[in-house]
Amino acid sequence: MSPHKAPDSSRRSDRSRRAIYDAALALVGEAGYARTTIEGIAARAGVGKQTIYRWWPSKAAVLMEAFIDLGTRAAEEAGGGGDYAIPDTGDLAADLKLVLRATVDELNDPVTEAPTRALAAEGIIDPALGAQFVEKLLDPQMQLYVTRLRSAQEAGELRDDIDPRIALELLIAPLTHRWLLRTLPLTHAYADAVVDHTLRGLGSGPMK
Amino acid sequence: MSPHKAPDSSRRSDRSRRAIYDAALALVGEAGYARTTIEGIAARAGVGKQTIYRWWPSKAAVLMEAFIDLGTRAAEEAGGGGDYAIPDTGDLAADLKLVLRATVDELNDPVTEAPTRALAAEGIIDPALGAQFVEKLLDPQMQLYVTRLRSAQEAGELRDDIDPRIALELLIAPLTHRWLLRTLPLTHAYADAVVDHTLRGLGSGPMK
Amino acid sequence: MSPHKAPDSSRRSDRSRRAIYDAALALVGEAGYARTTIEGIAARAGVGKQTIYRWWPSKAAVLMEAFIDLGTRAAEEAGGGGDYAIPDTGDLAADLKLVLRATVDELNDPVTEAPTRALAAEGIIDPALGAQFVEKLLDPQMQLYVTRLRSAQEAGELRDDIDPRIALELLIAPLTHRWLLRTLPLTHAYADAVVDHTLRGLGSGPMK
Amino acid sequence: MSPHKAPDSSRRSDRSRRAIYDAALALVGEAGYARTTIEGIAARAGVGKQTIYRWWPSKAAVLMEAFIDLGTRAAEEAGGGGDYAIPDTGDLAADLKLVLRATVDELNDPVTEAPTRALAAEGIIDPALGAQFVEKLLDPQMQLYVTRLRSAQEAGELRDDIDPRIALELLIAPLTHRWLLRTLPLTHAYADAVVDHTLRGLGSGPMK
DNA sequence: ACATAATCGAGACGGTACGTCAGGTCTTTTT
DNA sequence: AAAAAGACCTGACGTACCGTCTCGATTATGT
Repeated sequence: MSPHKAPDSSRRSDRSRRAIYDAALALVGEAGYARTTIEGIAARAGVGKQTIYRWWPSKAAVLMEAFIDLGTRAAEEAGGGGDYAIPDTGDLAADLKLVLRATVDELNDPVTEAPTRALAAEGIIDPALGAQFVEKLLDPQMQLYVTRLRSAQEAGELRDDIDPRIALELLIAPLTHRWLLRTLPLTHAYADAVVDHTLRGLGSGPMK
Repeated sequence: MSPHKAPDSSRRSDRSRRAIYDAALALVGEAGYARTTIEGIAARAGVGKQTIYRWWPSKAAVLMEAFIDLGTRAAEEAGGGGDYAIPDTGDLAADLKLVLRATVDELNDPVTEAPTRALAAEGIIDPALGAQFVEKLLDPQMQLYVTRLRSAQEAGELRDDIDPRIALELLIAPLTHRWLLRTLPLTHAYADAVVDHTLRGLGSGPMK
Repeated sequence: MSPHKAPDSSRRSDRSRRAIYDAALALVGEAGYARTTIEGIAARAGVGKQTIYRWWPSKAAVLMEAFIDLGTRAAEEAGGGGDYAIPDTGDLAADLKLVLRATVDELNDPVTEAPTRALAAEGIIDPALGAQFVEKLLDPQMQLYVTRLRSAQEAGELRDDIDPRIALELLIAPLTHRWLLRTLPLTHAYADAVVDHTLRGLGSGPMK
Repeated sequence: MSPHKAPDSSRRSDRSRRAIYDAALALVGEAGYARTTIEGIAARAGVGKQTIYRWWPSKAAVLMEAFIDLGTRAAEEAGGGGDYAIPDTGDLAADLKLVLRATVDELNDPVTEAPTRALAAEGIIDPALGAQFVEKLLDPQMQLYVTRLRSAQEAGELRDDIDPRIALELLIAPLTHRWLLRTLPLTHAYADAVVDHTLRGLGSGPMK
């Protein structure tokens, strides 16, 4: 049925795959996503164009994989197989501030900024890519929050009548909002303010 | 200062400008931003390519202006000079729910979705364009919120120790977050939940 | 040495080359040289523009090659490997009239006129192209004359103290002069007159 | 009937006409004919494009007029209204050599070469322009030859049975041939050789 | 160990769009 | 009324990449 023979991935050249990842990330960092071309990646990686077209459907897909691979390798280097989790010291506000500050630092990291923005932008337009972006890069992080928030609910630190996934959005969304729209600088102070205000509530009067 | 001598805008053809706006919006709606080309816009508008290059620096800039113009014209038609403002019934929660629901509807409007996403995506990558996007399209809306929130502070509905601009972000960011990332459906119920949780606070215990 | 890396001519598509020749000659014949464009040739040949730019430096170069190829193919078809030569009947005047009349017919041929004029004109302005024009299209013909004239010198039909190349110019130049400048019609009678006058001399008295 | 209003030439600006001539000649000299544009001429002359389009049908026509004007002005400066004529010393060969050498020098003059070649080339392709070229620039010169040759016939220096116009072509064509085709250098020696050989004849035997 | 088949590097190919240049027409303002 | 200025539509320029395709020249098993 399919006109395309599926390539045999067991024969795939690892050298080429790696070289393509490196070239893609380097070019996006140097020239920006728009000025990065498949032809350029191939040339830089010392690879035939077809080798890229054989394994990826689009420039965005290449960059996505390269970026995920980057994260995976970084994780392997740092923690030798360790899991990440949000600390649970019993003080929810303090724990959240810690991770949100880390998120702020990550978003402000000039090295990862270009590819992250490129992928986010592409994902906004292309739903399939966006889903992949969320699934591969965002969800794992999100899950950590959900876990911590659920434990907070059990400890009575967090209202029972709230879906942890919504709570999580209320905390994270303001940060991504500032980062994406560049309305105001994204600082640790802002992260702290978000945690405080969100937990405490904006309303002044007593609300049940 | 500029290497290019600025064209004389007093001689500019209004017919062409309008036709370019229309063509740009139509094409983005029909084929998507990526498949919309300057050449295509020119052809559809019955205009020379140079007329586009003379007045705009990029495809995104054309679309941006077209979109702003669309909003302006729509506003002129609807309210004959009327100002928009968030209602102030004395019930802050209800008022906010009203406008956030309207925002939800606007974001879900299939007509404006394609160009809005395109501009947002482009703005994420290009800071200059992003600034324009924020300034021309977002800020006016934002200002309405700030006004209403400040009045709420005066009325004792809102804590005094909070910057209205931050409050505004806590309310709006979750909506744009869902819209951009398509994590979960963007509904009126969600808008209501955001208002309730944000005003009331996530924390269960008493906080100073 | 060259800033452009030379393409690999062993991978060159013969189908495209032929199609380009045909399209170029057809368009020059139909619309004239000035109205013939590279874009038009590519479209007519069903070929990408880049395929032309890859192998030729200019429109004139394309036409030149197409024209040379035309001659080559015509020659191959006609005489299956035969050499052309000016006949040597012993009567120099008669032999020259024969070939000059043939030249007249060739110049008057409406099929080849447009491209020939175009190439001549281009060669007048561009020395490199002119050299190619002379070398590829004129010199072979000229050489035939030189051979015949030298044999005439040996046979005592032609003065010894004259360079055959100059003699050749005296015979041919008047024809090309009329053809290029269109001063007066180019006829067999004129060819005959040129031969007679040139051989006999214009002077009436005896000259040393 | 005519859709174009004929412009009123009595109101024509002489300043502009002159400036256009100067600009055209300068640009052709500096950049070559192909790289000279109407827009460029207008800009250099400080003139609106329409002023050129109003009075000339083509770039070639502008250059032609400019060139003719150049010749006219040069002539007026040099000989204050004097006629040019080929000297008639009684020695036809010597007289012809004199003028042919002058022609050689003129053709070799680097200042006039670019425009002359440009006009010649254009005239080869465009019959109307070619006719003008011949009529305005060549014929006057030619007429001088015809006069001198006719006088030579009367003096018995030149055969009676030859049309002076043909004789003229036999003398001049070899020079233009070399100049146009750049086959061999165009020298005084060549001019002399042409005169000698043409008058004396190429044939070695006695011909009636 | 070797045949054999897929992958690889390279890059020519038919295309599309780019951003620029100039052509020739038209309109506005100045002289 | 002609001229300077220059915006406009048109169309070609030469370039950059697209995604497909064909080439040898390596691999990398599976007999």
